[in-house]
Amino acid sequence: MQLSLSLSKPAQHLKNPLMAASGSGSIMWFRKGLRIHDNPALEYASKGSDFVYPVFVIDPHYMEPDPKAFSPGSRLAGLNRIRFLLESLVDLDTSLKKLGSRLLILKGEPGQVLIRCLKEWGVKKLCFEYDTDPYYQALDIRVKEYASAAGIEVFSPVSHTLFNPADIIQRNGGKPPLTYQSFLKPAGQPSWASSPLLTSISSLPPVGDVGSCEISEVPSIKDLGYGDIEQEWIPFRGGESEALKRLKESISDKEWVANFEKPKGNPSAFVKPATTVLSPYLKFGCLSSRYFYQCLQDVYKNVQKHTSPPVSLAGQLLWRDFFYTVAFGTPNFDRMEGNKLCKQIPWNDDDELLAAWREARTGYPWIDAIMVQLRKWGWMHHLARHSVACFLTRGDLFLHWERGRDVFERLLIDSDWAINNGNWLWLSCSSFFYQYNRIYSPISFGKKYDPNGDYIRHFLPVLKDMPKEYIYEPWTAPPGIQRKAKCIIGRDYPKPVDLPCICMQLGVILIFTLMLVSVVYHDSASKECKRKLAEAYALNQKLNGQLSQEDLDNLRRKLEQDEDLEPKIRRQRQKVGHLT
DNA sequence: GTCTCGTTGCTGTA
DNA sequence: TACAGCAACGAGAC
Repeated sequence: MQLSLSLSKPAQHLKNPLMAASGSGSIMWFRKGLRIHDNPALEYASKGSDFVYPVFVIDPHYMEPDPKAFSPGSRLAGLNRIRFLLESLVDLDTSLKKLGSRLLILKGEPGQVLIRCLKEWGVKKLCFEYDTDPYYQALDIRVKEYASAAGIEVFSPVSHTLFNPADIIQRNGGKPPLTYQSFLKPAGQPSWASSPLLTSISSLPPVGDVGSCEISEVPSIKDLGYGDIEQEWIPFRGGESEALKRLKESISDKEWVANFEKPKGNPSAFVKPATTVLSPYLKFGCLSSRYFYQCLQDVYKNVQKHTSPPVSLAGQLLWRDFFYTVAFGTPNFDRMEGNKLCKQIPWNDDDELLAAWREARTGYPWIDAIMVQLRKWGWMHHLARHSVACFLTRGDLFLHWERGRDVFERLLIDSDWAINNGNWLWLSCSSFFYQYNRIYSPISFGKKYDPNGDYIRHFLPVLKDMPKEYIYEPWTAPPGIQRKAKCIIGRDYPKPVDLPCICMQLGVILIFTLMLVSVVYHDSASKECKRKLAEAYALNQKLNGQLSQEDLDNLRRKLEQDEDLEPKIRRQRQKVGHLT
C-alpha cells in the first residue's frame, strides 16, 4: 500500500499500528548522505522491507535562529548553509516521491527523536551512513545501544568517504598517517573502485504508518522562524540534482579535468570559479565522493595524460580522506590544547582585531573582499581561504586559529569538521605544514592573479572606482585620487595602521573608538609573527610539545616584552611608511 | 643520526 | 615566464 498520498494530512490521522506490526519495516535515517545515488544504507533499508521510513530530524540547535550569533543563522550555522541544507532536503524529498516514498521531517534532539521512532514504528532495521565526526560518533553510540537492546538490526556503512578511516589507521600501524604521501600507501586503491556503484533506484517500498510522531514537510527559512529575511543571491543551490548537474558540467570538459592543478587555480575568479565548487555537495553527501572518484577515473582512462595527486582533481578527494583519517585518529583534533599533533603557540586574544577580520575591515582590500565573499556566498576559493587564514594567524594578526575556524565553520556552506580543522591547523603552521616564513602577502598575492582588482571591485564596491595602481593598497592613493574615486581612506574604507604603535602613542581607548581605523602594517606584523613562531617552535622542541598553560603564559609575556624593546624601530618605520 | 621531500611564498633578476 | 636566493621546519625512510 502506497501511503504517500495520505501523508500530507497531519500524522495523527494516519495511526494504524497493525500496518507497521504486520510487515517488516526499516528506518533510513538521513543526516549527511542526502542522495539516492550510491547510498548503500538506503539500498539495504529497502531490501526485503515492506515499509521504509526515510527520516530527517531537524535539530533546533542547528536550524533555528539565534539572535545572539554574529551573523544571521542558528547557534551553529549561518543562514546560507541552513538554506543550502533545506534546498537539499526538498530535492531529496522530490526524488523520494518519484520513487514512491517521501522524506519524513521530524523535529527535536535527534537521538531522542530517533529512539522514539524506533519505539513507535516497530521496525526491524535501522540504516544510516557511518559518520566519523565526534558529534555523530557520540549520537550513534546512544542510538545503537537502544537499537541493540530492542533487537533492531543496525546497518551503518562507510559511504561518505573513499576509505574507512579506521582501516587506514589499522594498516598504518594504529596511527593516522601525518603526511599526504604516507597516507597514499596504506590507502591504495579503494576496494569498490573497479566495480560499478549503484547509481539509480527504480522504486522504494512505501512509507509505513507514522503513528503519533509529528511529521512535517521540509520547512522554509520562514517556517524556521527567520521571518521575511532578505536573502542574498548566491550562485550555489543545494541538492543532489544540482550536484549531479554540476558534476556532469565539470567532467564534460575532459581537457580541463585532465590538466587540473589545484595550486594553479585563480582565487580571484568569481564569475566562473577555478574549481568545481562541488565541496558543499560533498559536505552534505548530495554527491557521493566515490561516484565522483569513479567519474574522474573514467575521464583519466580516455585521455593521453593527466595530472596526478596531490594536485589533480582525484587528488582533492584523497586530501578529503586524508583529513578525515587524521581527524578520526586524533583526540582533540579541533583544539590546540590536548591535541598531540598541534604546536602549542601563545596566540594573542583580541576581540577587536578578530571582529575587524571577520567583518571585512582590516584595511587590506584583498583580505576584506574575501571575507565579504565568505559572508555573501558562503564559499570562496581555496587559496583565498589560505590568504585570510594566514593573515589572521601566523601572517599578521597572530590570533588563535580556533577563532578563525569558528568563523569558517559557521559561514561556509561546505564547512566540514575534519577538513576545516585540518586546514586551519595547516595554515596556522600548527600541524602538517611548518614553513612559517612563507607568508601570503595581503597585497601581492591577490595582485598576481588579478592586477586590475576586479574581484575587489565586485565584493567591495566602495573601492570600485579606485585606480588599479592603488586598489590593493588604497592608503597610498593621493588625496585627489581618493576624492575622484569617491573613497576617502579612513572615512569610507579603513586604513591599515600599526596597532601596537598607535596603542603606545594614543592609548588603547582611542583605538576602540576609531572604527574605521584598522589593523596592521603587513611588513612589520609578519616579521613579528615569524619571530614569535620561531620562539614558540623552539620551546615546543625543547619541551617535546608538552607545554603547560604556565609555559605558554610565560612565553607570551616574554614575546610581549621583546616587542616593547623595538618601539624606536617601529616609530621610524611609521615615519617612512606610506601613511601620513 | 642523516637525508629527502613536501599541493599552493616572496622578491629580484634575466 | 622561470629560476635563484631567502630562511628553514618536520615526517618518514634509511
